[in-house]
Amino acid sequence: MNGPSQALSKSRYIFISASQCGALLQFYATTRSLTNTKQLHAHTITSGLLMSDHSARLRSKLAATYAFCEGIKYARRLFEDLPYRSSLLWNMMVRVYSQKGLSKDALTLFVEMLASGEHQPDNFTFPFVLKACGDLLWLDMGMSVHCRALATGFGLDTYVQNSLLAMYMNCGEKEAAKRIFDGMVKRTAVSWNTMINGYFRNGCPEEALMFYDWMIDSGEEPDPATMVSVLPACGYLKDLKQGRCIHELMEVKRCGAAISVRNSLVDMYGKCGSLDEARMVFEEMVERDVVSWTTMIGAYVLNDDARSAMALCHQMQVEGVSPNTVTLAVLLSAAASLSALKHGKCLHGRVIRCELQLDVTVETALIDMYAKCSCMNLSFQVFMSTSRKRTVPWNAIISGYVYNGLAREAIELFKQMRMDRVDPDDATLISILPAYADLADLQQAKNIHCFLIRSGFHTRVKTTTGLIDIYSKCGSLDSAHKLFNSIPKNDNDIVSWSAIIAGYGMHGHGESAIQLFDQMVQSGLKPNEVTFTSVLDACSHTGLVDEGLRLFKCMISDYHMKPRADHYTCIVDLLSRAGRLKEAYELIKAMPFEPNPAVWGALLGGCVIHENVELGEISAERLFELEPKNTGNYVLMSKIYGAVGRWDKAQNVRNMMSEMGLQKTPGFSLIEVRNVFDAPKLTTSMNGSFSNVRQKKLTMNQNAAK
DNA sequence: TTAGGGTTAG
Repeated sequence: MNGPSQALSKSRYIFISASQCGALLQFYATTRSLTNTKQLHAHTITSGLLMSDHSARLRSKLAATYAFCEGIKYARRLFEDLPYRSSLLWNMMVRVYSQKGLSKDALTLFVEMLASGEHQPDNFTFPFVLKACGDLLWLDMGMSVHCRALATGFGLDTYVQNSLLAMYMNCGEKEAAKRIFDGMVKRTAVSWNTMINGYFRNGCPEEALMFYDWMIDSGEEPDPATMVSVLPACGYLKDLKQGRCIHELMEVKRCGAAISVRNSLVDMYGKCGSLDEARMVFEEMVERDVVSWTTMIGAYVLNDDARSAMALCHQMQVEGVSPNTVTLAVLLSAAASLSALKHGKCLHGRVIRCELQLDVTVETALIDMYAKCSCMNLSFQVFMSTSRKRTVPWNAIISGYVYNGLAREAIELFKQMRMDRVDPDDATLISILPAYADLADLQQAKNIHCFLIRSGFHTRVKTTTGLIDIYSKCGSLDSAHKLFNSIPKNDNDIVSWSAIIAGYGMHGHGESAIQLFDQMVQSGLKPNEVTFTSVLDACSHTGLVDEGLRLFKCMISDYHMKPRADHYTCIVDLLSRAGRLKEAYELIKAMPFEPNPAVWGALLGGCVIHENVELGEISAERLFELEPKNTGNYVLMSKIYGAVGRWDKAQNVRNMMSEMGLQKTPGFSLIEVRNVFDAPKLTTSMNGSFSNVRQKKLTMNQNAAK
């Protein structure tokens, strides 16, 4: 950047007085013209104006103009040399630092202001200082500024109070913000918007919507910022009804014309799964920016319509809008969710051509895409090419290893991350804890538990829930339950309940699991699909047939849920083990969607225990179609034939296997099969394999719920 | 001179 002395040669101010100079500076300040300010500054030096009697006033004006024009470096230099600094100039300097994101500098200057004793901070100073505290998440500093504002009589100023709301919300202190809000004599739309947005960002979308309703009821006029604050909460909660109401009101109040508001609307409809409405709003937009396009593309990706996403991306470029890093990250996540490696590689090529490979968003999306396509070598290669100083790429690679079932590798990387002094965050722990659960190693579980306590993460509900899962899988139910009890009652969420219920279930304590389930319902929490999987699984592990069936019915009639494949698997398993094979088969036939191999496998398992050839054949036939290469199914069917003495049929199954080119498993002869898989062992091994599959699903569902 | 707001990745 050229300084004032460089600008000298271009000087066009021949004869100019100090007052003319002041007027010009005011003009440059309003037009934010840094170059002109530098030129005029140079002129004041050469013309001797800065040596005159008015020099202090002129230097002060120059400093203010520089501050306005974002020439903060020059402003600071002049500011420091001034013999007297007006309160306005102090405020202006603090403001510029705060607004430019130089929060530490803003606070340092604020402290200097206090130390100089020249002026006391006023109703203009506090908002800038509080913004800086909020941006830095410096709660202690924010609180002492708050105290000072109260002590100096500015605590009831609307601007100061609104800034306090924002500062506390930024620092995650919802209750403190609420206390101030409750005590406000005069609330403006900004106060309401800050609360709505603050609750949403602090993980309380329901409260955000509540505040919005309260705002409307109290007669406060919503503005565009209200809309962009409340719509994400509707999208997050998939509350299409509320979203539509807001859309309607927006049209009535005419506060939805801004492009940012239209973008939020598209996003809300997309998140609520209403692609038609999202597209309608998108199509009706008079003006679209890259965010509009990216949001609409993201809506298609979210709703599993990758084809439309790609088509729209093409159209976007035809219309001359270039994708940005976020657009590419969205497209990469589409490739990841489809496991479309070829497409993902094309996108990678494009990233390189656009020279966007150094952007952390894109890097992370690439790592994730390769991991979801099961290409851990490429995923790792991209990871190694990043600077590895930020947390996010570490999270992506760790979760990639966990996703591919490589728990040990994930844990090694997690240890390396800590050695490299990269700070893990909530997402790192949510990714890594299931890896410890997979290991089911009590010593390792204790190690990670210690780490969580040392690093302060043990107070988070999600982390504790992860630990409950780990201790459960290690067979240490006592520790799991103690952890569960350590969660404050108000913070107990559906996921932590599901985890402890699953813990009891997987160790055959069905009664305790049901008891916990009832307790949970009594505490006012509504069970979700995952909770039902846990409790139904517990029933099938303990053989609680009637209870299981009761809960299954309750899920459908009382909670109006549509059972998923894993719920059917639990019930089929439950009935089949109890010998109620016909009922199990009837249930499969009544399923509203195509039964998956797990469901048929549960029936076949029951047929093995109860030596039922007829239903065994039906389920095996379906399984041979669905998973022709799964040797286990052939083994089980031949086991049934063997048990009833149908050696010829058993031989046929063996021949089928050979025709399929499947390798004979060691000992796959009927005589040997009997030895290897004698009945009790068989049941155990089946329990193991089915419960593993279910457990994985449970973990995945819980992660999705998180 | 002052306060609040949108899209993405784990």
